[in-house]
Amino acid sequence: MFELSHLRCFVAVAEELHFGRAAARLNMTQPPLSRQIQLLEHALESRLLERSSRIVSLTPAGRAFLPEARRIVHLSESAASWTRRVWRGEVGTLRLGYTAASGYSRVPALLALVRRELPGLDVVLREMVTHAQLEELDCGTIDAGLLRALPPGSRTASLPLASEGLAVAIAVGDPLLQRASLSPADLDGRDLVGYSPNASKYLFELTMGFLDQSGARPNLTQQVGQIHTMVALVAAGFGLALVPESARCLGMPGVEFRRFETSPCKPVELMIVWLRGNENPALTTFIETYRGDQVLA
Amino acid sequence: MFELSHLRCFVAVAEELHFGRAAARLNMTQPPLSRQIQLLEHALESRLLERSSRIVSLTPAGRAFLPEARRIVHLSESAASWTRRVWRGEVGTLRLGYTAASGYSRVPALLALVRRELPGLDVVLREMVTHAQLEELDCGTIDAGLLRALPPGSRTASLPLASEGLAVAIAVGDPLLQRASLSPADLDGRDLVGYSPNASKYLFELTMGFLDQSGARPNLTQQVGQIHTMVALVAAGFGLALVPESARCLGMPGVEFRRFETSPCKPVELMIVWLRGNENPALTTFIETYRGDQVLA
DNA sequence: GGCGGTTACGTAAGGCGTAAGAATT
DNA sequence: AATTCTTACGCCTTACGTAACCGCC
Repeated sequence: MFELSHLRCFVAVAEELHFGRAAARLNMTQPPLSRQIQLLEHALESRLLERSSRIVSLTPAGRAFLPEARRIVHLSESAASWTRRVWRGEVGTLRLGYTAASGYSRVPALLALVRRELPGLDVVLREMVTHAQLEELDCGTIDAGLLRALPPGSRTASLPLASEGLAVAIAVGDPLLQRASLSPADLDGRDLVGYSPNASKYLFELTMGFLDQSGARPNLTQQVGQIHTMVALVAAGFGLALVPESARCLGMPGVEFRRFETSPCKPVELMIVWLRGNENPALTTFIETYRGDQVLA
Repeated sequence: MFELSHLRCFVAVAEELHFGRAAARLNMTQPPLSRQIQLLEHALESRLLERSSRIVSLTPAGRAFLPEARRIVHLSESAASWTRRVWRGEVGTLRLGYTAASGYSRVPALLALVRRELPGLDVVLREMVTHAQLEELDCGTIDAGLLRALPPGSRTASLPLASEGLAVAIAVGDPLLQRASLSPADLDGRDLVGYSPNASKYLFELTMGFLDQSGARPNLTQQVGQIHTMVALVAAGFGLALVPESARCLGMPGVEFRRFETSPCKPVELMIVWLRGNENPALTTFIETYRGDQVLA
């Protein structure tokens, strides 16, 4: 069977209609070029070129084969360059898991970054709770997750995505909103919507730690897993809530947010997490681009 | 740069996901297959396969390259078989010149033959007068012509296409049509539409020869170049005409045809003519198919 | 006689197969 | 220990370049 090099030889001769010039274009001498054409003709059981001593012309079979040969050569070159770009991570697919909370805070900025710096990347977004993201990271269904709790073990790597303070979500009309400044003690005796220790382990532990440390004594009521649910409960009059500041972005009517004047609380972290073993080049370029952008910002 | 053999190796390994089985499929041993894949990866500056000692899997770059590799291999195979068929003359283009006269007598049968026996052949038909056909044969613009006069010289070859007698075209109402049998002497003194010695040299000479030989003495009037013009003139009352029998096929109203009872006239020949040097395989298969069909008929 | 394609031949590169190696289960 | 991919090495095919050849303007 013939090879791509034969096709390149044939295309050159067919275009030049002159073995000498074609050979020069191919950076070789005429004799081996003649031989390559003969081998190609033998492989195709067809005469492609008519050589009448002074003039070279295409036979009907050669005319039929030429556009095919061109297409094959061109296709192989474009396939090669495309594959190189996939390997370098310039084009490809990045499957990203994200929590509902990150959806309204950081995801839009990340997508904008990808669109600006890595326009060849397709980002497939899937909203998932943290533990689902960890599972899918593990089995390779997503390339990276946006989550709060860094899982144990060294199989994962991570990069900080956001760090924010805790705010108090307060229903409009609540006299607390009239206060000039807020302190943890202001929560004493008030209803406080709490986090589920299962579905929202990170925020559960962080808020509980904050309450312990600050000595506030609110009256814990519901246990919910997602921040937008929590803010909705505040709007519905179920009490106050401790939420990351970015909850403002939800724009929930009937709820306002206040920070503590002197806040000893740990910041709420959000990070990009991925498996170290993940060989998707799109992930690597994404991470590097994000890291580079962070340095600049 | 990589070659088609590398692509075949890669496709086999990517489909089997096992070097040993892929090598067996390719009728080779594993080690050179490994090496070919490495060379391909080197040429593409990309890792296409992940070999984790017990399991072989595609990288994103490999997944991107696989369909391209398949396409290229498939294209090269189909291009090869297509070219072989063009070379054998099973597919291709046959440019055929024909005279108006052959258009209503033999061309339909020829086209039917091609459609039946050589369905891959495109026949490009062009109606042309004889001398134009000879010119275009010479410069290669048509592959074969259907004409009456065999040109001199050995650069052409030919095959008989039709051989028919002369008939007399007679306008309806002419008392000649009442006669039981017709002899050349019946033309004596009658108007006869004649052929142009330039535009229709062959029929001019043939009919003149016939008149000389038979001793008929008609009154020659017009000189026309084409048979349908001639028959139209007969219908319009310009006299009688000597035409090939196939002129009946014209179905011109107001004209009927009669043969001579005892006709010493030479048959009117129609032949397929082509240049011996013509290398269009479509012409060769066409001629051979026609010749074979003639033997059968 | 010169231009242009082909054939002949020596050298070098590359592919294949066998054998040995390395890594994982 | 067995399976599977990789490396090492010898052999052979094949491509290249130089030189000689043939055919035609």
